[in-house]
Amino acid sequence: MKGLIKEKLETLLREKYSLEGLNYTIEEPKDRHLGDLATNVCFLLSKHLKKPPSVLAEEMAKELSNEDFQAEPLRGFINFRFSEGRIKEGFRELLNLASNYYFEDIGKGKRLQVEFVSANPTGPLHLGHGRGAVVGDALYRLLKAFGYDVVREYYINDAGYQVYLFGLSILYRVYELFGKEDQELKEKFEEEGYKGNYIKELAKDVKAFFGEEVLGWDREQAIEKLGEYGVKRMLEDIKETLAFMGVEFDLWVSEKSLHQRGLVENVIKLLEEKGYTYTQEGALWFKSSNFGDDKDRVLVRSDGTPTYFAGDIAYHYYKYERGFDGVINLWGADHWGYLPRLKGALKALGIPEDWLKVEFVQMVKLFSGGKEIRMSKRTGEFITLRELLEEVGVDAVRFIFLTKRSDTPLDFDIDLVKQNTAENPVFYVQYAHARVRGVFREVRQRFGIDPDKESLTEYTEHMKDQQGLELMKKLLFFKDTLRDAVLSLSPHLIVYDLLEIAKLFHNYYNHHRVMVEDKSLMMGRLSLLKGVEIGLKVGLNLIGVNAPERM
RNA sequence: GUGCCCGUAGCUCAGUUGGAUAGAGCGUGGGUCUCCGGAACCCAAGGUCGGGGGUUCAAGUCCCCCCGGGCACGCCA
Repeated sequence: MKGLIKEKLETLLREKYSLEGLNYTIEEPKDRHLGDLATNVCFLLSKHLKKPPSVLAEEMAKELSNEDFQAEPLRGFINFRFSEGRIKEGFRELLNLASNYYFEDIGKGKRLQVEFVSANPTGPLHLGHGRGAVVGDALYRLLKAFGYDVVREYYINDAGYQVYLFGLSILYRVYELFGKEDQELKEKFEEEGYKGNYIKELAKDVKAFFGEEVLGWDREQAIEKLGEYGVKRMLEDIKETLAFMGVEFDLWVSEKSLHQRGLVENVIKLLEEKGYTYTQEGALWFKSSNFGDDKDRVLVRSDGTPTYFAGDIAYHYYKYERGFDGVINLWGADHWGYLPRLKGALKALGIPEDWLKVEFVQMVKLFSGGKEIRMSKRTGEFITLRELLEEVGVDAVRFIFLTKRSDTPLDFDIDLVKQNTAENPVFYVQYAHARVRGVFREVRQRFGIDPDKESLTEYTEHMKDQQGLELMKKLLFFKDTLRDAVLSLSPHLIVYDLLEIAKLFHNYYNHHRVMVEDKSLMMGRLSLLKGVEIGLKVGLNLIGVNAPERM
């Protein structure tokens, strides 16, 4: 709908004022009584033409109005109001195309990769990962719907010191179970080990599976073995939890495998050849400070092992080689300081600046009994994502994680969501969908009809209610919102429109009976409801929440 | 200490290429039902947009300072 006005406005600007590329806005006015859409173009124009905005608005509005919309000047703004005819024409298009009405080919087959979650396989997923999973999945669905060719990827950090510590922690708990003392191990564990209860669970399984055999292993060998075992187990757990919440990945890339395939070595060699490295104190450094980072970073430690950073450069270089047109990474906000060095490395390798986009997902703070529940892998107690999902339901968790921009922290009061499940906004939207479906069920039962889109389109004209027209408009505008959501990679915008559509619908429903004597009017109202159904379903599908037939 | 992010109604949050009288949900108070799903609807109260200065025709939005909260500053990942 915005496009309609923009087109007309551009033509006028070009022909009458010979101006192009002006950075004006077309958006819904704060006060809905003023019109459906409004533009501030006259304020910007007045600088160029040295005429007051109000005068410009007057003269432009006269030329803009047509059969599709009325343009009215007011204090320098131009307000637009769509004609009933135009709204209904748009609405018939919506009914005809169904969900396809909302999707357009913005991506044109561009190949994108979205990397998200990528939680370390040394512990279960926590809420922050869940938020990343929900946002990443919604982003994937959104991009895919708009014509991008998208691959979802999970990078498994199954290498390095953390895996060693993980194995060590398991071994410590296993020894504990057998009553075996190892002072050195104990000290190391207390200093750096993972203290979570899940380690104890793993240790029990190890005891049951390997038995006394473990005690016979050399300590270092045991740590390595148990680290591997633990990673495998945690990965299974992570996959299961993600599957439980309906999040899938196309590819799981193991950091370890990058090392084994020599990709890390290759990329280090590449940087060396370009002269962006040097050796100091036995370690190999990358000159990241030449590329916008505040200091240089180690690629290969003095003991000869490559760092996580080196592996990550290789991973991204490998992504680039695979031919992606762009890559979107979702990172926890605690990785903010890591971005300059990775960007720097990619720049050094000649990869275009805007190829990698990083979206930050801020942490989720969990509250219970008015107190924050701390989540830490190192210090022990925390609520896992799985527990939360089982407690409040997948749909509610997904919805709530998307009610806020992902790059700002989110407070999640578990008591509130648990107690007031029925008050949760997700049910409000789902209820609207179920209600619409209920009406169609009832119509079939009472009148034995199941109207197809041809007859509904035909009767759209008979829907005369003012509130219904507002609802139609909102459903058409939803298309503009989805477009904005894709272009700004902001899936949370969808949620707010869903709530508004649901609200307008519930309002309409409470004031207008559908099954009335006048069969034309009934069909007209059913056509409106069909549009609501389509819009809600599209939105809910995009955020991965069920659109239930009944509740 | 340095850098970055955040501070909007009692609570959780929208509003971010600067636009009109700052919005929603929850909570609170009042009301709506002979009726297709009351998990609903309507109305109301509730705001120095952390504070101060500046830029602008126009600032929640941009700039500076201050206050408060968070995160990052490893040869961890």
